[in-house]
Amino acid sequence: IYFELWHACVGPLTSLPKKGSVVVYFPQGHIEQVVSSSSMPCLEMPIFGLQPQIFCRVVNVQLLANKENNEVYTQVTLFPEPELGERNVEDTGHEDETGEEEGGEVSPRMLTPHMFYKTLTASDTSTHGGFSVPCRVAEDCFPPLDYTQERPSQELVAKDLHEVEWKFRHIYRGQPRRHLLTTGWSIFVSKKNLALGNAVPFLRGEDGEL
Amino acid sequence: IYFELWHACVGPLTSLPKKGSVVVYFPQGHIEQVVSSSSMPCLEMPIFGLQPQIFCRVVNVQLLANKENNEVYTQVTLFPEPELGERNVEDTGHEDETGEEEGGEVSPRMLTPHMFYKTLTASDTSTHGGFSVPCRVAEDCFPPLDYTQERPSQELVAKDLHEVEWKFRHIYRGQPRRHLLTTGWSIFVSKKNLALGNAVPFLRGEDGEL
DNA sequence: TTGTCGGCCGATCGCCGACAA
DNA sequence: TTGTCGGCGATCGGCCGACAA
Repeated sequence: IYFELWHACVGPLTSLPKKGSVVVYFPQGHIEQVVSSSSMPCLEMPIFGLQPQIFCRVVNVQLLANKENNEVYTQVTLFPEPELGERNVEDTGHEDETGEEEGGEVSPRMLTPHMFYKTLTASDTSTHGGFSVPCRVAEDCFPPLDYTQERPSQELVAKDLHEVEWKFRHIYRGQPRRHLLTTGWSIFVSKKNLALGNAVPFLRGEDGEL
Repeated sequence: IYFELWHACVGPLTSLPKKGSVVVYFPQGHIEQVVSSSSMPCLEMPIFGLQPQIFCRVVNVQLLANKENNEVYTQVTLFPEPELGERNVEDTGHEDETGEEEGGEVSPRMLTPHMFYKTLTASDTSTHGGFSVPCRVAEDCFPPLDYTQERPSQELVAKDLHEVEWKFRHIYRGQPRRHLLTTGWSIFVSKKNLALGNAVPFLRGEDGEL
């Protein structure tokens, strides 16, 4: 489920090169980023005598997340194979896949059938109440409730990108009836620094894991 | 007052080279730090064909503080003057002063007469109450209270390293009498993420600024 | 001198339907 | 279907002196 959750967090527009595929690596763009984010004042940017474009084999792709601010990112390990540069390929940008091989790109869309986003409302992020669960989320992602009861409820346990568990009370109540997350939601909002307009993905694995 | 406050935050063991003094710069140690903190995986560390030791003139020394986590640090600007390397000097480590010149080192001790630390107790950091002010802090750093009153109090305004103002209610009450910071203290604790055991410096400038 | 506690009061949290968009 | 609101208890924050270390 981690793979799908990672893609849910980066959003549907991001695609990644597959392990084993061939990409073009642009060292100058990479060095520019490192120098600008580094505290080291480099008046002249080092080039190391490198080619502006380097054909590489993707040795490894790791999907990672910042422990502190939950930013998602990738670590792509490349191995240079200059002999691949003989063929003419499309210029697709820094660390992007060349499209040279069939199936070189990973499409997360079709792998996430039980995933929905909700953009948080003022009521969702306020301390005054809980979270209004869109019915598609409740029906497709949450375990079914016992609707014979007056106000059916259950405890949900969900894992975030760091495998940390969060508990929520899921209840179906009100007039008209609606799904809500109550106890546990507000501490989740504050710990994750969620604000009005943020999008939160909900995702169920094949084994029912949230 | 900023200079003294910065030194109060780094602690009494830190000393800095003076602007205009001569230091020995060790590029390899610096590069090691930059590479290890950078996200760029460098299998071989670049040396740039530099000497292992470079004699430099200190062009500028800036005392800075991280806006987010309040970590204090220094930006030292060096200008290489290799001809100074002819003389034999003591090896004092990365970016450290050589001791070559009289007065090349800045000693903050004698410049901070009205400064005291307090290590925070459980009561200080708890939400249950305020902050117990050591009497030396109240007498040496705070403006005097009107002790003819039953429970004398005043509002204190103090500035942190970012020139941000914090307001505290300072009161002298209880049996036996003691100085306390009440209103304003708990939000300071939470915003600064203060915890049991952290040390907080209090400092009064010559003009009475806190 | 000062760290911790019980007492106490007010502010906020947080759960609940009632509406209405 | 679901966003916001008024209502109301329960919990917590935060000021006070009493004690004792």
